[in-house]
Amino acid sequence: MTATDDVMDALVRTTFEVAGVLTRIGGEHDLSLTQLRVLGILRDRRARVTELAAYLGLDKSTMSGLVDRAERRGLLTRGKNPDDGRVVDVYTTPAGLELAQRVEDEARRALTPMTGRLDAEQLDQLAKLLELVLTRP
Amino acid sequence: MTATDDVMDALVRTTFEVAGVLTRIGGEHDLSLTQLRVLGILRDRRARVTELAAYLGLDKSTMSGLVDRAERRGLLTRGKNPDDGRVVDVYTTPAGLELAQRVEDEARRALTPMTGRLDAEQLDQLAKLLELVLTRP
DNA sequence: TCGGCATGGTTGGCATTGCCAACCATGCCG
DNA sequence: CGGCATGGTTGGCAATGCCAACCATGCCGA
Repeated sequence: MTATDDVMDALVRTTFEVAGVLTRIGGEHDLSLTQLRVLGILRDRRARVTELAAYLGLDKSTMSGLVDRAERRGLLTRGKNPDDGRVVDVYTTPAGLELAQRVEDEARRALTPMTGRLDAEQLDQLAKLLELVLTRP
Repeated sequence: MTATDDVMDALVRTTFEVAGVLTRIGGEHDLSLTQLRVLGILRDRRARVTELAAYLGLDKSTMSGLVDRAERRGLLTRGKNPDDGRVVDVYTTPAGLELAQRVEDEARRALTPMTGRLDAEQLDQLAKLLELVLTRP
């Protein structure tokens, strides 16, 4: 078992742990992990359907359905793009934004036990190391 | 933005990144993330249906269905527990074990780009920090 | 000993997620 | 203007996941 293997195991276990927390918190607001991500992306900016699908690695038809249901729930809105008539822009409603904010707050609180046992220096270290891990080649 | 917030953001992004890789690798073998986890658990030991469900945070009926399909595919087998007639033990078949091993190998290879830019000391550091994160209170 | 409760699984019904193929509308360009 | 490319939607399908209802087994206590 190499050091790399150890890290990968820890990464995978952490992944399931964090995903579990997010799934639980999302579920309490009837949001799947994917809906959570969509809402998170649209918190800052609007995006077109295909863009969202590509970003999450999903088929565009899947994203169309996700937007459908979120729109029916009043969380998102579809809008025509003035520059290109084929494009459908998606953006959050105030209700969607508010829900995204609340879920994010709860998620941070729910994740606190995981980071809680790290001191300031360890937090910095971990953030830096994860940034390295996330850096695309 | 506090140091804790930074770490949480990095953790969440890492989670989606790793989950994406695992989903892709699993998908290449027609395995969902959940099936992957079940197979992973049963790599070492056998387990009862409810135990698996509890471990993954799923309803027992969901697990029953998962086992159904995996059994139909020849990856798992159900067995009666000699000590308790109500219990159904689940364990892998040789084919399931072999598939689990192959997927694990591929997953390690696919995750290499993420850990690749860390030197030996950083790998150790990251492993230790993630272990801290994973430690249950 | 037996009647009731608890535990472990399965089943059926439902909504969601996700894929693919087919399709429509718009835009681009020779 | 006639194709081709691009962006979305639709319909059909399988898998995931929940809940409620159910069956079988085990465990007691009266």
